[in-house]
Amino acid sequence: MTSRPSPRRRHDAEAARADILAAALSEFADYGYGGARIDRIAAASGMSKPMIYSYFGDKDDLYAAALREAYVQIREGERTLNLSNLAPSDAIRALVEFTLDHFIEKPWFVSMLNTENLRGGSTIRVIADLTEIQSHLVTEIGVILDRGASEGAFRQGVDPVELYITIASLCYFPVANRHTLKSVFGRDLNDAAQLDLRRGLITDMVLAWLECRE
Amino acid sequence: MTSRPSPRRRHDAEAARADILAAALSEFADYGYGGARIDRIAAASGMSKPMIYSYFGDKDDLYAAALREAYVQIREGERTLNLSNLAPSDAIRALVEFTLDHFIEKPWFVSMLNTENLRGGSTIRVIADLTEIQSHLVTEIGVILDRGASEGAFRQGVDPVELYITIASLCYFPVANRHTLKSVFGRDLNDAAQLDLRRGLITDMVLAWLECRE
Amino acid sequence: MTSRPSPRRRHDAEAARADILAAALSEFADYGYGGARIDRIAAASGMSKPMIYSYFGDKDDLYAAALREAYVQIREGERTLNLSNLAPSDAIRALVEFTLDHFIEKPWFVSMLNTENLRGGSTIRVIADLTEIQSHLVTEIGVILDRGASEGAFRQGVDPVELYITIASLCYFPVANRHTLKSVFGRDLNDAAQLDLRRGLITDMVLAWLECRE
Amino acid sequence: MTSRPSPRRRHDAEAARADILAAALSEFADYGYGGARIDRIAAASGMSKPMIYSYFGDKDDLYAAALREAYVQIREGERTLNLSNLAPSDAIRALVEFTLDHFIEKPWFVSMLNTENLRGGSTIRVIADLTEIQSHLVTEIGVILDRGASEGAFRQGVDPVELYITIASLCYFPVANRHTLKSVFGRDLNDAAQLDLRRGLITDMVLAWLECRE
DNA sequence: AATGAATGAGAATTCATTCAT
DNA sequence: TATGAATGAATTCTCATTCAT
Repeated sequence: MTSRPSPRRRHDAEAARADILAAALSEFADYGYGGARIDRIAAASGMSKPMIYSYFGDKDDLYAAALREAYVQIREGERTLNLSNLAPSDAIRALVEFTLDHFIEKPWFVSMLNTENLRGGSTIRVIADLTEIQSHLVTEIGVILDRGASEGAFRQGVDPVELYITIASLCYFPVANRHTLKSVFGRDLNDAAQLDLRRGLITDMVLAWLECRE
Repeated sequence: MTSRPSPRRRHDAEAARADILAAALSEFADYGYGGARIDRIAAASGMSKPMIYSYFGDKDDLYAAALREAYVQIREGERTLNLSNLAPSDAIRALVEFTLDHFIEKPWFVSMLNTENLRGGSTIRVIADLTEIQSHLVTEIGVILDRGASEGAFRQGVDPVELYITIASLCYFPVANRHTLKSVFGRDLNDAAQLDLRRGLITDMVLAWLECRE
Repeated sequence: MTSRPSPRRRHDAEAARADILAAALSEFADYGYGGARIDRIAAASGMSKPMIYSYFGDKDDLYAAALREAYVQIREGERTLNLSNLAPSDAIRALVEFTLDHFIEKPWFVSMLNTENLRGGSTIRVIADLTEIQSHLVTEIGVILDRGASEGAFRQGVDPVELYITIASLCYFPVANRHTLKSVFGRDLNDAAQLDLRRGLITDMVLAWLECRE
Repeated sequence: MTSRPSPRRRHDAEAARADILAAALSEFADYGYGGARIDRIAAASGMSKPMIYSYFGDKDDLYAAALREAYVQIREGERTLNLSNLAPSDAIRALVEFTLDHFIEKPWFVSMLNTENLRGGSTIRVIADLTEIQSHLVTEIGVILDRGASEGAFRQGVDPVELYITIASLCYFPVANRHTLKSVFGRDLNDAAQLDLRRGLITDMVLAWLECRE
């Protein structure tokens, strides 16, 4: 009997971890923590359940890894924007558009925030290095605001964190609540026209707020 | 030992329903759908599990009732604002402040939105009378916008639904994500000063956007 | 406030018992002992559950009463046949036809036998007076057999109980198993032609067996 | 203390299925569908409840498998009779005796028929391949009848299905109703003499009916 | 006497987690 | 290392039965 090549060999450990993580992210995002099933993660990632436990620990640990991954992805995306190379208002526009688009295209980020806050943030408090992941973003926004202020485009004294929270607020709600908004108000972000409208509205609003003080 | 009042007759049917609903709202908000436990709802409401089933049907039905209740509460709050009696910008200010405060003080509303959207909105689609519950609010905002426009305070052509979504966006995010925001950016809406800051920021931003077009 | 006449007054105790018994018979026959629901019996009989308990005792007692009622009904039917007035072979024919028709028209008898035997006969052992209910039937069949034998129509020495069991066997199976017979062999006693066929077959067979010994 | 053999590996999958099926057949036969307990099936088969669910699905599915198994067993028994090798009347005699003995020795077949018909035959309608399981039997009986007719032993034109229903009728009733028969008429098939009597009676009756038409 | 309201004791079913190989 | 097989510990939901009025 010839030993058939183990299908697991296809993966080195790193790839296996990545597959599991992707499946877990999607599962937790789709079903929430309580609704997520290890079985489905195993099936989706092509790994056996014991492998998942051996790579990540228990369900909580896997969830923590997935949450961290969601943050890593969005911060990586923000980094590739190279905001520092743009004119201040273009940078802001780019950040707004990236944020909205990322929320829409990678819906697991929004869902994971949803889930984690439902759980009272008990997990994120424990992911030690997250603040570090963020700091680059805050710094970069700070630089843009300073530059904008010194060029006279923006008003003085805007806090980068407050600005980011504001942008995130405007982008997050229509995505996070797209199902209820559709049912209750009939608005649907899947409709391209409505999405464009909202994108424009948000950008205008943020820029107006940054500038609008003569 | 005083004979404790019989747990059965303590409730008339209406009060029993209300107690169960309150407990369910809190439970679903705290744990999400999957994490909610009928046992805990029974304990918190002082009813036995079978009574809950007899009053509301199964877990899904109870969840639907709780979700509906969350909407009813916020719409009732909005109604008592009597926005129509206020000057347009005061009305907007009042609506913003009410919205933010309601989100903070009745955190189950935000959590229920969270939960329902995690579930893909399958329940809200089925709550037949919700649109009706909303329509009053939209109408009232429309009246204010019209009045503001005709008085020259606001610009023309603002869609009441878009305005409401914008306000809700700005109020929702910092509350819904208060745990992650605290961990990631160190911002904490429980801190009264930060709350005031945000309340001011949101009001300014909304009014600026309504007015700011010379 | 005028006291409306209690709807229960409609029933004197005897009628109430009868209503409950009829509903119980139908329920146990339709669902078996384990599947029967006191709730449904209450609804079908128009009585409250506590009334049922007060009239009959617990589920077991009610079941025993229903089982007894099923036997009483069939024995009453047999009595009204007045077999003694008929010629022997006519009497047998009448008994066969009555038995088959009763099984078909009062399906609860067959179902109750089914159910009771599934339960190991634990209840019928306890219904004290049943043998008495039967004895009339056996005696009457004995008389017919004797008369038939002395007239030369039947052979000697047929045991009335064995004859009754034989007739019941032939009538019972196609009714008791009508659902499986339909699925497995495509035979359906609801079809009048097939019913007539079987009725004729059974009568022929029984009479042939009683006579056929030259 | 000797290390007991691990309960898990005791079974290979095939044996585990068989053990569960045997336990389920016995449980459903003894208690009916509603009275059957998964707990008891688990205990009797030496498997844990979750294993049962994993092998068979839910209670309905397990019941369907048990019902099917009951049919498979009796048809297998009939096949090993090799009726085709026997003289026509010997073949009929063998079929009658096998049927009665099978009903007595494998009481779950009768009970399962009982149960399934109580349930309205909803399950058997769904067991797709059952008709196929039967067809061999009907064909074989048809061959015997034809042979018997051409040899002059039997009369012409007997429908094999009707014959089988007749035989089954005569064998089924005394077994299916053994508890009520014992209580009501004092007849007990466990008594060997009474069993022999009945066996003889049934065989005589069937053969008389097949032949008796000069 | 009559019943709406209440529940204890279970039933089926699920799922994170761990063996045994 | 890798996994098919196994299960303890819940969890939802039900139902015969009994109060309290």
